[in-house]
Amino acid sequence: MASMDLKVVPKTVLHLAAENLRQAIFSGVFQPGERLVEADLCQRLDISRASLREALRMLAAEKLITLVPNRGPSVAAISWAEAEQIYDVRALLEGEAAFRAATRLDAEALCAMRSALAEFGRAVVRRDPAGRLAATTRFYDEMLGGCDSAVIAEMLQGLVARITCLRARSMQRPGRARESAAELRRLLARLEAHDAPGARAAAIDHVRSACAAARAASTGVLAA
Amino acid sequence: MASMDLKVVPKTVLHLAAENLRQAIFSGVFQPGERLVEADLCQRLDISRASLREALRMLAAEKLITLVPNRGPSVAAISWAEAEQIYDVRALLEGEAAFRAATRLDAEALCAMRSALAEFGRAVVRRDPAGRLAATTRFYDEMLGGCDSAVIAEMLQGLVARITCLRARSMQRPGRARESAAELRRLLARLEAHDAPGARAAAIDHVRSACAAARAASTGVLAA
DNA sequence: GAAAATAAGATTGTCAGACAATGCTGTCAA
DNA sequence: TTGACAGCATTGTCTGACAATCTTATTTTC
Repeated sequence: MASMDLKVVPKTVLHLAAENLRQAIFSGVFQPGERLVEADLCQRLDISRASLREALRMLAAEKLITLVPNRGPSVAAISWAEAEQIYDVRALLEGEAAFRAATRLDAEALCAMRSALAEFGRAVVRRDPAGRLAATTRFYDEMLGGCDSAVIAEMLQGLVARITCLRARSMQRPGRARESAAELRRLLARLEAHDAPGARAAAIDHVRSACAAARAASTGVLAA
Repeated sequence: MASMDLKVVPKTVLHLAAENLRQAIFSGVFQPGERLVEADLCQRLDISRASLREALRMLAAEKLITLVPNRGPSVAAISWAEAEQIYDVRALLEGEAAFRAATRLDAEALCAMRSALAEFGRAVVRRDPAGRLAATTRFYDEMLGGCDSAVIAEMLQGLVARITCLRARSMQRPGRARESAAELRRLLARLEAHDAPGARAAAIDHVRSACAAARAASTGVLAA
């Protein structure tokens, strides 16, 4: 493994709750824009209001929910304009990450990425969304680990989290998954060749393509 | 004014407290790495622990403090490696912001930036750190308003907040303030000429320069 | 009948106090 | 010196409460 992560943060009620809420939002249990009532969530999660509110602050910081004083929390509704801005910044950062990773990734990491990519391919054939997501995550974690910048990695994770729903929807478009796999293969090839500019271009291309797919998949489905 | 900001968020105790703590950290009341004790802060801020903890979650999200379960909060200590990563990403984003702003800023905004820059110059002569900061902020707010991407603006604000201490220290270096003013003048000139690539270059140059100054100003003063 | 005012109910902001779990510090023994 | 242990400090979490604010339904007014 490239980097063993030992910082297992103690499972405090708060973090557990935050994770649950996150999953609930990602998986569409709550609709974008839907208002969340503290008392409700407390019951469902079986935690106190104090803990819940702390968890909500975390999600608000991640922009997964909106927290307006005296009005309470609601699931963040993302506009297409905002989504596009996110894709733009993501292209910029992911391009940079690829550029840096191209000259830093070692054989072991590249191997792990190749295997993640293969896994992605299998998940596509299998029509297994969860598997696809897991594989992509492994692929990217490996690349970000090699780009030697925790700051870039953090920011990208934050951005990607905000468009999880869009990604899921766009991946369902016929052919998109396969296309995506091809793009990632090209990116990996550039990384293996230690071609930094090429890797940047490939990464940007992939994000642009994902953005286009997202736009196509969600026309008229987004918040205003 | 370019864009009047009317979203005056109700002043809840929480936000007040968060703002106070922020200022306290920026102004060095608490040293980097220093542990903060909840009970203490509650007394000083005269708020309940519940509210305090929510405020702390906010600051933790902004990376101004570190929040380790069962160990409590401590003022974030930034390593030089991390600071450098931040400057790198800042260069990337600020360059992009300048690029976009070059073709979007209207005469009014440019005028405001010019005036902010003049104010900066006066503050430099006056040796007024607070004035310098205010002027820079005005200058950047104007540019970010014109770059038409709330996402870029947010991210930059977050990054800049994390290196406030460094910026303050590096600005005290003899000649740095004047140099900085010159760089900003060059940037503004490119913006006024609607020269997008030039603006990007100028913005990146400014950040690089600021980074170098910060490194020089803080060698051996940072956390490991 | 539509708009404005009002009252009732729901929800959030904030506090106080409590207690168990965990972390830290210094003493004592091996 | 190291390790075990006791004792204190601090955090994690809960309960219950109440005022301030928002929402909704009802009533009043034009």
